[in-house]
Amino acid sequence: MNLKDLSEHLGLSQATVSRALNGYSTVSPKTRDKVLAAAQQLNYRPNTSARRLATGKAGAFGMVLNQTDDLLNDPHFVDFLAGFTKELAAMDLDVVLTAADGLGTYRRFATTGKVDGFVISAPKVRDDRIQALSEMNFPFVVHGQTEIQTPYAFFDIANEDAFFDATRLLINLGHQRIALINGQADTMFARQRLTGFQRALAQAGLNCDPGLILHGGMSEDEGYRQTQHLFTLPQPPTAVLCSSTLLVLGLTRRLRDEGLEMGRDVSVISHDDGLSSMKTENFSVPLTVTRAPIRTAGREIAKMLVALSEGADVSTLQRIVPADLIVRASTSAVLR
Amino acid sequence: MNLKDLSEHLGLSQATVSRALNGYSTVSPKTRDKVLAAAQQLNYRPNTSARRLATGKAGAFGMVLNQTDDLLNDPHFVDFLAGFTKELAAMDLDVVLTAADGLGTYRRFATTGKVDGFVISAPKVRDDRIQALSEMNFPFVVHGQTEIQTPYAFFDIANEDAFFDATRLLINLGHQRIALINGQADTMFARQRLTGFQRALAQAGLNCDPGLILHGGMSEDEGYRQTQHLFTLPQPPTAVLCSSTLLVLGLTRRLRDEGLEMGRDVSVISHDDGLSSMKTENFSVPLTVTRAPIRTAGREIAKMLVALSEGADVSTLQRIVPADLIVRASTSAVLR
DNA sequence: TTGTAAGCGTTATCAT
DNA sequence: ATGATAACGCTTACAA
Repeated sequence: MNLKDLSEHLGLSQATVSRALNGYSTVSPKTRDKVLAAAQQLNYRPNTSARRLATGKAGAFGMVLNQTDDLLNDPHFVDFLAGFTKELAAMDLDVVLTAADGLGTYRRFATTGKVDGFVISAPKVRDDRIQALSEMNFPFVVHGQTEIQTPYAFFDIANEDAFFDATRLLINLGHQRIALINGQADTMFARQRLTGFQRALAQAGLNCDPGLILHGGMSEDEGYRQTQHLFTLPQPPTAVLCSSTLLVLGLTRRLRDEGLEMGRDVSVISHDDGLSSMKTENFSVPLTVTRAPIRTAGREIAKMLVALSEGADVSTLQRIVPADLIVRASTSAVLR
Repeated sequence: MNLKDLSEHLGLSQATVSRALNGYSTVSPKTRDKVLAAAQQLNYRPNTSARRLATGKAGAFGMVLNQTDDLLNDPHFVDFLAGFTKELAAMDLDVVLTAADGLGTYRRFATTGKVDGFVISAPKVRDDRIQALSEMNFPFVVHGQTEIQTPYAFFDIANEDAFFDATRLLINLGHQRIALINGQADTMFARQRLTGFQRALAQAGLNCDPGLILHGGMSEDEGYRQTQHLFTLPQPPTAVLCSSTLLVLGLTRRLRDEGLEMGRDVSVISHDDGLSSMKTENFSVPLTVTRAPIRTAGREIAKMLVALSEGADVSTLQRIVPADLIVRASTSAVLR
């Protein structure tokens, strides 16, 4: 059942039927109702490829999963995707996923018209995808920011402020040796958080021990290893800042092996993306966190992408939202 | 730059250029090289929608994320997707994602030609998606199985055997009160695992206490709650079987609160999907598991879907792979 | 308000 | 081995 069949069945032209179906005002209410009813009854669905070919729009947004970074290994991704996909599905738009390791895939997807835009996840400090897409003049919105100066659409959380505030809280509790277990050093969010951390130390006149700053992957394992390392130092920290609740899982395990109690012997603050499978308020020692739900990011970025593909100006599509600092039991005054 | 431009540039017909590009044998080597070179140099890419319209194939496979089940909340999903997407990307096929809550989305996607097939995840015991898609005669492969009798393509792990073996191991270690913390009761894998569990108990002549069989979501929280419940029973279990390592996370936390040591006071076995963000061999007490990497499932299902859409017979596309029982430190002889 | 007809960019069928 | 030309199913000027 295609448009031709339907229009013949109705004794109308394809044009009229098409207009009726797409809600054009120039079609009489009477025939529109007739068309809609027939379409419904005969279970007519317009062919997607044909429509795309005619309109020049893909009706889909892309996400390319980089094999080399750990986006694909990251449970956070599921939560992002949940927000992103739901929002687009509500507008009858799809998300298309592919795996790749270079810029080629972006180019191919853009030039073959498979998608109307991309979301760029986990950007590096200087991310070549942004340069490439900008040059191609292809719509994209970045989840995060970079140090690149060309204007682009982005949605980011105030990472620097969040970690500034968190560090300041620890300092106010009397902590002087604070460790930071951060993400990979070349990712922008890790850079931002480090900056916030250092700014707070500097402001308090505290010296920043480079040995207490750790970069790496954000997994349970890694959290365990990093914590083990920190507490074999001659002067271990009295507080730890984590970039991920996944790291906290491993940290918790290691602290227990060390016989240390979180929230008493060691204060801990983590960033919390609000993962649905890991609720920090229910941890045995409820966790003090900087919180910003990643699902929201997915939703907002979907909206921005739609706006962008409809011609909105990039300068109106740059958002930074704050993270909440939620104080719970894992932070306390330093023991003396 | 489209086919017309390219063919004019070359002084050839569109037909010849198209044939050359698609590797048809009927085109002379000389012109084929010329065409390929020009395409490369002028950076020509065929338009996806046009190609799809002409061929009638979508070049993509779909996955619809059900809002009501917890697929979208499940970190396992990321690992599945990693295998699935990578395998398809290697064949230049895409995966398109959408969110929905009913059968309507499947129907719409199938009839509008957005995808060439679906993967059905987390099937229920009697899953209406399978009925619907079968009736539509639309390609799909199920990740798991159901009790539905109509033939369909599926990839599953030997859940029943795995939990039979695991239970048998515990029984051989002298355990008589064994608890099962399972997934939702209406999912097929939970049903299969329960059957394996009960079969092993029956075979050993042990009575099966219904109070030790728990169904629910598979999260850290839930694991904590369920474990708490089990150890407030008048006669708590001496061993616990878990359907997910996520549950074990919460179980571990609760056992610690109870002052019980895993692998000594309580034996634990879990199914392990081989999540990249959670390595059971590195747990503080390395975990005894039934192991079957979910990533492999993603890869295999991708291949099956391609075969299916190319006309392979459903009866040749039904695979059940075993899970390994890997014994580590979390299981030991029962204390007396 | 409706119809005619020209695209959209491919692939596929038939000739040559 | 190559070229015309007709699909593919829809949207959208342009006419009426």
